[in-house]
Amino acid sequence: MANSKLLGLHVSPSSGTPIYRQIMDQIQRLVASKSLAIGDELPSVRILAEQHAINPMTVSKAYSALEVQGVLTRLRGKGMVVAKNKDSQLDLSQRLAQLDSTLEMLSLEAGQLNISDEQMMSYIEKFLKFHARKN
Amino acid sequence: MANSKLLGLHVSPSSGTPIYRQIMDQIQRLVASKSLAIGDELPSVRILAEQHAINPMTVSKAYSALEVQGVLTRLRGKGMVVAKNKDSQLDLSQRLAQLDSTLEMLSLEAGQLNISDEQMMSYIEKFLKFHARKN
DNA sequence: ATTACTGTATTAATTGAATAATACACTTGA
DNA sequence: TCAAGTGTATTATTCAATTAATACAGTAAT
Repeated sequence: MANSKLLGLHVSPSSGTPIYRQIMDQIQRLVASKSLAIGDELPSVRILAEQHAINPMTVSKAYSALEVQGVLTRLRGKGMVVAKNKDSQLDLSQRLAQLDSTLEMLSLEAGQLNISDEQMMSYIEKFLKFHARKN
Repeated sequence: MANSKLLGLHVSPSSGTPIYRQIMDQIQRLVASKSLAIGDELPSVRILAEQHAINPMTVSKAYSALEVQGVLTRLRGKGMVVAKNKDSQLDLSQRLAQLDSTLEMLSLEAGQLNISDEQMMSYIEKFLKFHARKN
């Protein structure tokens, strides 16, 4: 379609987590934060596949699963749009909770590396300052 | 063997990352932080496999790879011990750097969830306070 | 010597994920 | 009407990871 936002997805085939899951998770987050609003069109499976050098069917698998979850709606012959479903839009506390699994991982790693919470906090601060994004 | 520390490894078959890699990564961290000292014995492949309901060959694959990397040494007929190799022992700044890939992931997720650095920092603080470990 | 441990080599089978190449039904603008 | 665009079903193939069931050579204590 003509109008579809640049999603800026990060897809890494060697990352361990399946590609279709990476796509699902990231689109879900963009919808949760309303970076993708209800009705917004998504890039076609072929476009997205070419952008990330992956197979269109892999993108389709992600889109289909998101449709089952009620996050996307399929418009036959047109494409996928963000579903009219406010359950997919999360408030701040719900979105923060989505960081938990990664924080569990971070905490496990730090523990095994014998890094204290204080040392970790100050390092994260430095890290974020260096990898600054625009808020 | 009789003497082998409880490693407290966290193995999740459904985690996406291969089981043998999960084991490798965690043992490498324990050695880096000297939680496992040079000469320390590791649990036998059969014991570790039973503890986590996985296959002994999967553990063996992790051990072999760590031997190739110089982290472990195989004592034939006895078992695996931490190799006499100070390169595996990392100072604090090197250990902190090992958190980078998980921090990249955290930062990506937060960005897509439209969570600011400040909001994330204060949430992490709460999270760590709640999931307190002993430092 | 026997027993009970080590790690590992081997072979076979299974599973999940991804790719590739078509094909089809649908929509829409020219 | 036609051409170009949607997502998807289908079939076959490839690949990595894991499991399973043995088997073997080495060590060490009884």
